[in-house]
Amino acid sequence: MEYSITRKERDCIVALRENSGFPVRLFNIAELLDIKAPTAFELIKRLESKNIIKKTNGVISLTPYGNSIYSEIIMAHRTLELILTRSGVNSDKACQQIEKIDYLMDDTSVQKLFKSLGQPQTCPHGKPIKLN
Amino acid sequence: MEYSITRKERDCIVALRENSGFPVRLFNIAELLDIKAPTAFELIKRLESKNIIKKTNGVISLTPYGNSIYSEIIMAHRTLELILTRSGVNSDKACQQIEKIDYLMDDTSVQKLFKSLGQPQTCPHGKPIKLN
DNA sequence: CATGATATTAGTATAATACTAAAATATATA
DNA sequence: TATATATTTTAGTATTATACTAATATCATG
Repeated sequence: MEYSITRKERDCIVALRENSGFPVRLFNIAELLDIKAPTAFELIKRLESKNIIKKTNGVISLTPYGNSIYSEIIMAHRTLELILTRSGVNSDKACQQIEKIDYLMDDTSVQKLFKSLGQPQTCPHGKPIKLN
Repeated sequence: MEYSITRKERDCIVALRENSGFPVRLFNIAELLDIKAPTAFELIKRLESKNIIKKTNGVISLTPYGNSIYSEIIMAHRTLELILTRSGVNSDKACQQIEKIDYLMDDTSVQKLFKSLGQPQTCPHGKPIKLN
């Protein structure tokens, strides 16, 4: 898929998808990411120009491209998380650690990693690893 | 050890240590990192102010603190590299992939990872994993 | 001491992050 | 509908990391 995003962009993508239970607006993102509205505005503008999110009547959502990026991030996240927790790293710690790097991983490598783990169905929290 | 560095700082630390066969000066770093002298100058200034490197008559070297950071980076690098290559990722690819994240890893997690791999003596390239 | 090598300063630029204050726009309610 | 409230956007500023060119300074050596 070949994407290149920043840490805050990653957090925004994840927040959007993990709060899809309600219509997410700019001020929600500001709250969720703990930043002020103008900062959120900038971030959103950047993600829009990259075609990762779109705004419809002020409601922000991931584009198909954005969703595919989310899937890769979360696949990387859970795969790595599993490796760390299996090694004895506490799961909160693992999560904290992994969110610093999950969006930097190459998908091909993650896929191989995933296969070598025996294609587990769930991560340590019980959430499905494979999405889409 | 708790360090926080940037990607270019990481590259500089690694380059310094991996070219310790000769006295490394500013212009060597510029060459090694493929940046112009003034950019190298800035980078070096920053690393000096963080107490990671020191300059003695124009010759740049890692401080003890810098060396300890290098050890953690390389420990993380080789451990992760081993995990990737064992999963079937080509070793050049693995290296490329891992240098994007090795300096972001928490040492405690890396230690656990390392132990769970059976404390291997060498990485895929045959270099020792444990330093110091 | 002059020349060439090396380092430094000055000035500029960009991207990502972040803020405050103010203005504009939308929405809701009296 | 008018006003109040909520939300978004603009304008202006700041910081950190990265990077450059051009110019100047410093150092070492022949």
